[in-house]
Amino acid sequence: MNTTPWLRSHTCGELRAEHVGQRVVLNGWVDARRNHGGIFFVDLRDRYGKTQVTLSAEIAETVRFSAEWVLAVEGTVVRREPMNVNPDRPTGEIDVRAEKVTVLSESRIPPFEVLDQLDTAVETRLRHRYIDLRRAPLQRNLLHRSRFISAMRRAFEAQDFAEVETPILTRATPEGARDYLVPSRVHPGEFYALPQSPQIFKQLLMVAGMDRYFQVARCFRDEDLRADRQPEFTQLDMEMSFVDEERIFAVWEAVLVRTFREAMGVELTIPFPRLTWDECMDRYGVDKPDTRFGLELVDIAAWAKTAEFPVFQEALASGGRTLGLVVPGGGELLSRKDITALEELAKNFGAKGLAWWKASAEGGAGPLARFAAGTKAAELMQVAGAKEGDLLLCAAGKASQARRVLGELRVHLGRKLGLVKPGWNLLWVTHFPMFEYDEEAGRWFSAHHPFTAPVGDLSEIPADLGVMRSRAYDLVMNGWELGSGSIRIHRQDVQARVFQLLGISAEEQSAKFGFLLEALAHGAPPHGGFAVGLDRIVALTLGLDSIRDVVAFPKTASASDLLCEAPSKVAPSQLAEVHVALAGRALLEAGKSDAGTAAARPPSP
RNA sequence: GGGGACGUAGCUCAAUCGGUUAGAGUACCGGCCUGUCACGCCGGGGGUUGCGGGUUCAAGUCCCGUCGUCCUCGCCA
Repeated sequence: MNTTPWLRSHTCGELRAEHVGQRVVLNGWVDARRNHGGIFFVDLRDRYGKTQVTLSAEIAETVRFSAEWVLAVEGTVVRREPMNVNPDRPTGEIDVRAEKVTVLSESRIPPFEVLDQLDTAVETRLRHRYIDLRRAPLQRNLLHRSRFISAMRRAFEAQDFAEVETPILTRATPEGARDYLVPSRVHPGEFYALPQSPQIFKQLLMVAGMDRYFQVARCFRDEDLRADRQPEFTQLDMEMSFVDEERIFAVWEAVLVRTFREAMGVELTIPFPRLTWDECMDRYGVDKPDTRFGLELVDIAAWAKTAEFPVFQEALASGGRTLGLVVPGGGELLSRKDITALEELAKNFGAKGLAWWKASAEGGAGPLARFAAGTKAAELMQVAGAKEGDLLLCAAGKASQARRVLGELRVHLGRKLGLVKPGWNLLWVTHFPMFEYDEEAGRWFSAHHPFTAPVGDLSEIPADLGVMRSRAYDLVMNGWELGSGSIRIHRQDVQARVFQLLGISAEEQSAKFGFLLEALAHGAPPHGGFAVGLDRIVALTLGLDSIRDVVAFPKTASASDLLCEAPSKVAPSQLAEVHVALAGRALLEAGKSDAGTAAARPPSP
């Protein structure tokens, strides 16, 4: 027996011709209304779809409702006349002829319309996110995300991985991103930090013999945001013992094949290509190449070393590189204005300028033309692999700089010229540099993190730490970094040596990482792991540029939550409880708002 | 932290060189209409031009500051 008479018998997405004649109850939101006097149409919407409800004039008189009100409609499924069928909707062959309409909930006039195509400002949409999320595209995004994560869980479980939760309140990390801090009430003057990732805990789980761990883990980093970065984000994190790189790649390839198949019906080809970091940088200029198109970088040093172009000569003399990018047919395809825009783009990425040449045996055109006269023209075309009419873009300078500029131009041109072929191009980038030099700090830092194992043993340390390679790897898809990981250091002596190379003293080591070093001294298995940015992979597989569209309640570029207005000021008593006092700008702001409250208060009698 | 764009009705936008009562579409409300499906037609209500200050006879428009949103460089082991 149905004791609640208005409860739905079907959803708004499931009624078909086969249901004709049945008495049904639908629950949902009022979408569009069309009043024709003698007959009244309402589209009733829920997560599953929209169904057209018809109200006779008599029934319509018994009830009043407006956009986004929540209704229960009791009625009969009727077949539409052939001429009235709406082929654009799954429910378009039927109507529900209402016999009784109950208002379950009223609604204010909505701040914006619930339309699939909407051009309302992000700010307004975030402020009323619960309305925005009613829209079919966002519901589709969240459902896709749910299916995606669910398939990944099944894939890990099928390979004996155990899901383990790790703390959200943890210890501040000395290196890496800025931490979000949480003051302790019980320990005056001390703070927890929110985890940037479960890195250390998952290594401890390996020492603990968990063998295969995974987790859908929330991570927090207090850094400036972008369309593809939120202050809190989700990783599919994993770690496993007694492995090398290939074992880990094999696990992830199996996981991703299954996930793409179950969540998207896409068959991925495995194994994914492997590319060392050095080869990747040589060919694409970036460590996350979009391999859906060619346009690879070329080295033009063979030409430049005898060309009388001072900029190139200097670059080569000081150990730098002279690199080029050949745009096939670019001499025709790209206007002078386009090239000016490319020059601007190059400057944006730190280039002093952009040398270019419209390739021609006759000498061509552009800033490089006067250095490519006579036999030097044919020579340059040969060295760069350019044909008559191609456009050659060149950058010279430090390897990192020249690569970056051309790498960014490559991606820009690939899109602009429509060279990007549709598809899911996944690849592993391996052998990252072990260390990076920070000019400002004047010291070496770990390129990945300080627990990453080096390639080879540490019996010989090169004079230039920059040439050392690590067992870190990234997974890249269509020009996005999906995730990263590494084989870890599992020997205490190796870990201590790496800390030493980083200039971290023995005292500092034990103060900051003592517990990890101690764990490594208690029988740590060789282990390694990987983590994928879930927000990114979900956004990417939906063809979206912004991860905001796959996060239910995202924050703005200034890390504000416009819906609940976080962060917010708290009462002085609450601050006192956690032993925190405001200082600097925060104190001034608080003073201003106090003064404001005092002024607004009525004068005391 | 730096650079750029934007902020006018609930929403999306317009408003000439600084000049009369700040307009349109849509949403909302009322009326008409029995087959629409973003229905149509007629009518109506709706404004602190983000906020504060300045210049001017006069500011949505010009200047300064500030707040917010978006993009971007730095940053994000």
